[in-house]
Amino acid sequence: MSADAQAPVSAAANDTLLVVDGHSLAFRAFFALPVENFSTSEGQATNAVWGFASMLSQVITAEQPTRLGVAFDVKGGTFRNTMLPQYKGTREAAPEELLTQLPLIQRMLKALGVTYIEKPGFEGDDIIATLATMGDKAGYHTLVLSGDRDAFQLVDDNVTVLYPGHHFKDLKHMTPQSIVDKYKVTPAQYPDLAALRGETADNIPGVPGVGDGFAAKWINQYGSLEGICEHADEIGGKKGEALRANIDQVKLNRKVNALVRDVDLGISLDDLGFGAVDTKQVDELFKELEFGVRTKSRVLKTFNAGSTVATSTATSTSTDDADTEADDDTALQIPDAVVIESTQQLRDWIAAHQATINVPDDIADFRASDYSESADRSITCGNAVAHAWTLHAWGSARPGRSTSQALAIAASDSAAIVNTPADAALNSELVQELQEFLDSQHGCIIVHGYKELLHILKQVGLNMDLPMFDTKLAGYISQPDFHADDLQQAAEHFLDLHFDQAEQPTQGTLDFDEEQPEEHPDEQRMRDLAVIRSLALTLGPVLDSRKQYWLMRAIELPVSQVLYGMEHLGAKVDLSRLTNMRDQFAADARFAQEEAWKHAGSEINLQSPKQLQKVLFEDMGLKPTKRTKSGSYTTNASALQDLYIKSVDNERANGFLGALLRHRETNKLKQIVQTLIDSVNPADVRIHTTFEQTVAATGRLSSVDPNLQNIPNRNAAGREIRGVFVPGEGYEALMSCDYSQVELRIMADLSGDEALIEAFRSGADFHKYVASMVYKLPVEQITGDQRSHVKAMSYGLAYGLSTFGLAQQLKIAPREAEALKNRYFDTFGKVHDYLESLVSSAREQGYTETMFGRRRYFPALRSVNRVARDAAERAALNAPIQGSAADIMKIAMIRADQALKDAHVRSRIILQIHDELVVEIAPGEAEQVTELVKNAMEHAVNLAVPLDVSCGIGADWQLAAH
DNA sequence: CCTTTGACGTA
DNA sequence: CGTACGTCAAAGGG
Repeated sequence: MSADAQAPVSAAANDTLLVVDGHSLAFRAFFALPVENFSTSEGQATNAVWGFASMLSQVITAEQPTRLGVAFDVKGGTFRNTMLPQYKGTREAAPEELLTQLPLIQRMLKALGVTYIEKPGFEGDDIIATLATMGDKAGYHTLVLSGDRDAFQLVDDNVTVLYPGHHFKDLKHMTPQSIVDKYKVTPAQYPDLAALRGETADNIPGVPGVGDGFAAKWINQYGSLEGICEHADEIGGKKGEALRANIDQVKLNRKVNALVRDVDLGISLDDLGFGAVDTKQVDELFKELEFGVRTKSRVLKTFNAGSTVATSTATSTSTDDADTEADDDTALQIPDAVVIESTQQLRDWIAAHQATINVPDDIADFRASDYSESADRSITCGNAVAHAWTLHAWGSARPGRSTSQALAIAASDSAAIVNTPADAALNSELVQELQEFLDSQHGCIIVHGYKELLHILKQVGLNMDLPMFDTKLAGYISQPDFHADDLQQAAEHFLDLHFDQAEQPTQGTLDFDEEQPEEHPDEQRMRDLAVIRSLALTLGPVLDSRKQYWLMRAIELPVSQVLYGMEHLGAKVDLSRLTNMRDQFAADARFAQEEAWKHAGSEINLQSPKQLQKVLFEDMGLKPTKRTKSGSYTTNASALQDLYIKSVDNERANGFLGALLRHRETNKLKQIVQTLIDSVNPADVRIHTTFEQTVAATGRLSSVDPNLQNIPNRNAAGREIRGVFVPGEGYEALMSCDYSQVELRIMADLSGDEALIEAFRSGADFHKYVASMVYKLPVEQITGDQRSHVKAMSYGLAYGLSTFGLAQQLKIAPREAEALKNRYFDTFGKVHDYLESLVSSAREQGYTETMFGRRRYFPALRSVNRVARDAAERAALNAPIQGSAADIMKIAMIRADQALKDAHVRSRIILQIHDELVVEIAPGEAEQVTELVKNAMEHAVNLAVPLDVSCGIGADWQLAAH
């Protein structure tokens, strides 16, 4: 069947056909993107695949084609090779790393529901020419995406070639006019020009010395290549000679570069609809290729969007499964919006919908008072999620400067919206009505992000006790390794919902993001509510089935409440001390820099690893030690220290390294202090961090904006910074309480190792005691080295430390480290068995569990990649230990906070640093509060060993150390 | 402008 | 070749 014989399909005037030159695009992508930045942990290159997907998505988004086809060359020669044996010789030599990606690209296209075409004996170019011709005739606006200039001959009023420019991603739209502008010949004449000039990329020689300019000049003079050949004798000069000498080559070139426009492809344009995305296949492939969620979601969005276009315009055979359209399970039930203008209206709305709410009292009223092992942790939420209110607020949840735009309460099919504009004071009666609602109903409410909600509610003067369900926390509990940045991502991930481009909110509007004072249409808010409800309906059963509802209700939700308070309060700092400190560190850094420059002989940027590498390893010729993961030589502190010691007899290098090390340290401190200064809220001179409760995969908290969990503490100079944290007005001191060796105590408890348990129960210097057991020596005979070696071993245990790592850290021979490890495990055999059992049970079950049922899944344990698998084993070993410690601290925080409230003292918790709590102490409360907090921490759980908490009080955080 | 990298701070 | 984080400045693509 020829293109001419093809039954003409009439296309709507605005229908667009996109034809892609698969090989050319893959080539371009491969050479444009650095392969070392795009490869999987197993070493499979993915740059061409990624670039292909990215480019194709970009074009589809920009051009909105209704038909799409991708053409590929097929192995084995074509008629062109017979004519021109060296044809595309350079392409055959394509790097292995590219060739292995072609099947992946085709797999991806298949998964995305895109048709790709190969035809033995023909090149992709011919397929493209045929498709373009078919499209042209059928009335499509046709786009040809190709980096091969041969495609220019296809250009006409309906056919545009998209040709990548110097930057892979910027495409030039080659129209008849732009061809003429660039080459001074028409698209139809272009092959003549190319034949004269040749094509280096395809290994085709032209006339030596003749480029685009001369070729065009001749073509315009004689009309065509044919005309030129007829008058070849009349052309003078060196170039005329060259033409005559190579005329046969040119004629051959012209035969070869003519594209075949009537290949029998056995398909019609109607077969080129797209949009039937096989999400599962895409998931699988992208996971294999280790593409990020953002790549995936962008690609899926693009190609799913294609479906709506394609199915609406085509009568094509789209009887596919429900992949493309959200089916009934996941379809959102969007409530009707009722905008509340008066208190009475709110009262009426609540009364009208109250009957649909049905949460059993034991769930609504649940509040853990017992965290002991004997507590009943089997509570489930069951059907209650289906019969609860949904509450959400829009605004910024930034601690200390939150804002509120609106809040809404939803029943299943209707939602009451209360606008809470910043500039207008809210009707106090209405606020009171809302508060009454929250007071009586909080246990029957589903929210997404309780802690953030509290910040926004606070703006309106509202407070809310523990809700029944938090979908943000639930998502975290069910999959702690997944992190959704906003509600939309959570919906995509957990509900498999994808939103159209049009419906897609601008970044951040779905979550409590700031800097978006823009109005939210009620429609979008209704959708947010529906998403939250839907998430609860999905995640409730997941938590129930894993017996994790208790974890959310008894630990995470109460912790959210405590954290809200800490964030809202913030930590008071001494601003002048901060700025003095900054200036001092800055001066020290500048001094070190001057000295380093003096030795280096040039003013290099000491903060640039790249420049340092050049100076150290090239100019000074020092011998590099370790490499970074990307292959360059590391300039990190331990490497510099190494070089410093080894360079004693090299005056210049030694001086430089010393100054560099000092610059590193002081400059880092300067930077930390500056960040703190920048974070101070001027209104109260306090720093309000945000504790992220759903980020760390083990169950720990993290701290951002600024991070107050990494304030220096290891050396004296850095520790000074802690001194800027002081009690606020009306308070007299700060108290710091921390757990000693929690993780080791947890290991003792969970392993049941009698020797380790005894070590803790003895109450002696723990590490010394353990050393005496390991070395079988009396405690008095233990040397400092022995103690510190054993200490490092103990701490390394929970990280899956290797003997190599231990040796390196202790600067001892690997054999010695091995011996130490053996002795250690001889002494604490059950610890060894326990750690092994953690990994093997993770391998069996697929996950590990903390003392309180927090899970973490480890798919990589089954990886064929040894490095990935080993890393997963170490993480699996660590997760239940670090995670149980996190659980314990969370319980301690809840208990301490409650104890302070119950005692009606003004002292309050302001910071948590994983195993430490910082409390702001009110005058006269020191003794009582120490007792309360210490007790809360020590008795958070009951282990086989005591939990030891040490507390200190001082005029600032540094002085509170103990 | 945004993302990635290297370095480094904490538990 | 030790887990879990967050942040900065530089560098690179855009």
